Amino acid sequence: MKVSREQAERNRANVVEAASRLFRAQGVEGAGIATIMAQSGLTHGGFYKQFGSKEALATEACQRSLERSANRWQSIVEGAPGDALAAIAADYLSPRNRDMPERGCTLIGLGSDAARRGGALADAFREGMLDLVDILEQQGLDRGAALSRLSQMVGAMVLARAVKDEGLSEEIMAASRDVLGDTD
Amino acid sequence: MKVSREQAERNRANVVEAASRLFRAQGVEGAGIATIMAQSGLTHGGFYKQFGSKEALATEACQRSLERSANRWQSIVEGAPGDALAAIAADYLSPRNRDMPERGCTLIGLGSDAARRGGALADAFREGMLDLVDILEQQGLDRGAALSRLSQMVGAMVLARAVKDEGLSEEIMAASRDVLGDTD
DNA sequence: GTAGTTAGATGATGAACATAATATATATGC
DNA sequence: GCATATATATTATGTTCATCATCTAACTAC
Repeated sequence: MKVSREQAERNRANVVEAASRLFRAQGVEGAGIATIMAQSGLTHGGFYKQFGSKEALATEACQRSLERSANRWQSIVEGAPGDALAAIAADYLSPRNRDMPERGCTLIGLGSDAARRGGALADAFREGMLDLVDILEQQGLDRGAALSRLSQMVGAMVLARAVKDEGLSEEIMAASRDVLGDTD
Repeated sequence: MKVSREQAERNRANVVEAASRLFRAQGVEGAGIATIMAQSGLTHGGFYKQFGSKEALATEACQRSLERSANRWQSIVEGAPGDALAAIAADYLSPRNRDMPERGCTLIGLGSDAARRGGALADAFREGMLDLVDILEQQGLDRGAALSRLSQMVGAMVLARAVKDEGLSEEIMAASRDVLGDTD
C-alpha cells in the first residue's frame, strides 16, 4: 500500500540505518535483505523499489555511518580542544567500540567487505575514511602522521575484537592508547 | 573409494591448505565446502568424514596459516639480525600482502570472522597472534610495544586493502613503515 | 587371497539467499 | 471526489549453501 511521501522517506532512512547496523555487525554477506527490511518494519519485497541492489544499499549504509563517525569525532574535538587527538583515541579504543560492533566504527565492521567487494562500497569506504583523516590533520598532524595514527587505532580494534579475551583485548587497546596518548 | 593412509593424510592436508587460502581471500562465509574440496581435487561429499564441521576446518586453517606466518617472521629475523623489527614491518607492509590476500596475513583475512564467529576459531586466532607477539618481544620489545606494533601493521594493512586506490594505499603503508622503521 | 574397514563419490534435503513479477491499497494531483 | 501514480505486500524463482545418508571400490590386516 502506498504511504505518504514523508513516511516513505522515513522508511528509506530507516532501512539504511538498519542496514548500517546489521552490515557492521554481521558483514554485508551475513545480513540478508529480508532481515534488514524486517528490522525496519517492512517486508523484503519492496526493497528493489527503493534500492538498486544490495550493493547499493551497502554503499549508502557505509557512507552514512562513516559520516556519523566524522560527526562524533568532530564533537569530541569541540569538547576537548586541548588534547583532541588523545580524546579521539580514548573514545575509539574503548569497550563500547569493541563490544557493540553494530554501533561501532565502520572501518572495522566493513573493512574486509570493502577490500573483498571493491566497487562503489570501497569508494564510499575510502571517502569516509579520508574525512576522518582530515579531522586528524586539522589537529596539526601531517598526512603521514594522520594515516599512521588511524591505522594504529583500526588495527588495535580489529585485534581487540577478534581475540575474544577480555584481558588480552584490554591490553591491546591500552597499548595503543599509550602510544597515542602523548601527542607526537 | 578408499585410498592409502598416506594419500588420505595428504588429501586432508591439501584440504586445510586450500581452505586456508580460500578463507583468507573470501572469508569463512564466502568460501563453500564444495569449492574448497574441488580445489583439493576432491568432491564435497567426503568432507564430513574428515572434519566435524566447516567451523572446525576454519579453525584448523587459521592455526595452520598463522603458524606459517610465524615461520616467515622467524626466518626474516634470522636473515636480518640487526634490524629485524623494521624488516618484518617492511615485509608485512608490502604490495604482496595487500594484493594477494589468499597468501597474505591471516590476521587480516580472518580478523572479522574471528570477531564475529568467536568460538574455536577465535581461540586459534588468539593463540596464533600471541605467537607473533612473542617473536616481536624476542626482539627486545616489551609486551605493550609488541602489541601496539602489531596493531599498527594490522590496521595499515586493513586500510591499504580496503581503499582500492593504489596511491593512497601506498601512502598508508609508507606512513606505518616510517613509524615502525626507526626501532623505538 | 579373502574380509572387513574406510576414504571418497553420489545424490538428497531443507534452509537461506538476491532478485523480480504481480497485486493492492492509499496518497497525491487535478 | 476521481484518476492515477506508487510504496509496500505477496508470492515466485532459481541459486547456493552446509550437512548428511548411502554407496562403492580399494587398501589393510589376517
